Order: sequence, then C-alpha cells, then structure tokens
Amino acid sequence: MPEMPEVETIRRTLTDKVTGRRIERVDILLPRLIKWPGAEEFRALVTGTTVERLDRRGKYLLFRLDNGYIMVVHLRMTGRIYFVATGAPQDRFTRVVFGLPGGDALLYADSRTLGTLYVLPENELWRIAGLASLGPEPLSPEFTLQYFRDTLRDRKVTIKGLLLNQQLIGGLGNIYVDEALAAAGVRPDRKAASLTDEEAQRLYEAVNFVIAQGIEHGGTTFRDYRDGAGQAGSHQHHLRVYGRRNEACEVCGTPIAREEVAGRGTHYCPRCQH
DNA sequence: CGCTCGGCCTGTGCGC
DNA sequence: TGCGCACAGGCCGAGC
Repeated sequence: MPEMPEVETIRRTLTDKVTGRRIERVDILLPRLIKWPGAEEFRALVTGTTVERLDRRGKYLLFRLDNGYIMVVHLRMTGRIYFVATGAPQDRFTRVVFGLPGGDALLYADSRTLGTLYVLPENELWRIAGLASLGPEPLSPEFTLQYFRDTLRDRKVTIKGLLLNQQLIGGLGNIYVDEALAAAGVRPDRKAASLTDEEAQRLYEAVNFVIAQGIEHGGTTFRDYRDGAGQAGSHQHHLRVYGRRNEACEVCGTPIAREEVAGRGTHYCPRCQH
C-alpha cells in the first residue's frame, strides 16, 4: 500500500509516540507475517525492549531497540502501523499487538496480510534482500540528475517499470510513478532509454516534486493508509491522473486513460503525455 | 543478466 | 439482495 511519502509520514507521526517506551508485551495473532526469525523468537527478542529511535529506508520502517536489534516492518499493500491509546476502538484487521505501558499499544493491522515483519541485529540486515539492495531515494543526496540519466541509459524496460524498480530508485510506487510521469509529460510505456536529456531532467524533477508534495500532504489515503496516529492523509486531493480514469484532464480536458503497463494499472493523459 | 509474469492474500465495489 | 468479477498503494522468485 504505502509508498515512501506514506511510510515517511508514519515515521514522523509515530516517532514521539513510541520512542523511549517499553514494549511490555507482543501478541502475534498471525504468525506467518513474521519472516525472521520465527514468531516465537521474534516475540522473545522484542518483548521487554525499549524503542530508541524510528528510521525509514525506502518503504521499510526500522525500529531500533535498546537490545541492539532492529525490528523491520514492511506494510506491502494494506499494512497499517499506528499508535492507540488505552480504550481505543478495535481494528478488525489487527495482526500483531505491541503492548506499551499504561494500556497503550502499537498495532500492526493488515487486511490482505501481505505485510512482513523481522527482527535482526544491524549486521544481519542483509537477510532482508529488498532492504539490502535498495537504490537511492528521491530527495536524497545520492539521487542526482547524473545518476538518473545514467540509470535510464540503455534500459529496455518501460520508464514506468524502471521507476518502480526499488533497486534503481528506492521508495516510488504505483501512485507517485503515474503522477511523476504526468507532471513530466512522459507516457508511461515509453522505453526508458528513449527519453531525451530534457525529458529525463523534467522527470527527475517531477519525481522529487511529487514525493515532496506527498510528504507535505501526509500521504495519499484511498482506503487503507493511515499515519502513525491512525489519521488519513490528504494527497489524494492533489492527484492529476491516478484513480481518475475517464475524468477530464485538468490541463486539456481529455479523458484520463487507464491501461496496464509494467503489470500495473496505469493512468495518464493521452494528450499531455508524449 | 535483464526482464516479464504469476503468485501471494483478502476485501471492496460495481454491474447484472 | 446476491453473485461473480475486476481491481487493489508491493514484492519475490521462476523461467525465458
């Protein structure tokens, strides 16, 4: 579900609620979500620790614990992780409960149950392949125009497929890819290598822009996404193509098209994007 | 090595 | 109202 802006928003809204707090209990309602080590070892390693800080890499959340271990959470499509105070209403999709002092809790909820949780020491993070191989993130110093242009060169994939590849650029997902391509005026099914230098630069700037906007608006909530306090984001009100099939393009009035590109539902303006 | 595709799961909304 | 189908914000591994 969540892409980098959503996960970053969760990190920001959850940090103050969990740092310095002791995880008194861990209830695992769906053990198969624990990918490393086993569910029982996970429970034993996390129980009784205190969260020292909360970091993010790409779409991964990293809870640094005071026993030297790091709890890593990936929300995939429909995962949510948020703080609930004592007496808060139940979430019907709760899969893991981290009990905090005074009856508060950190909930991991997930309707499709595709999310993944791990607990590892720092020097074993390589076990999480998707984390270890993550490419530079938008807005980071490593994500330069030069890097982006070099990455497009000679690639036979569609530009959409390239932008979704986490090993090349970490953190983009289906919504922000469609939005960046729309902002740059580039059709999603173009071969990556076919972009001119000027198009590559426009797209580079668009990627950074849509990610920054997404964070500013607290993420995009269609259905499942909630921040670390359980609140919805507002970026869904600022989308120009995603989820707007058959609606008029705000620039030219042409109906927004939807078709499959790189195996994903893809939205674009047939007139504004070339 | 680069790339495409199917699979993993379950829920929701729509058309009939 | 009920039913079947399309679709879903992600990623991994098999196979070409």
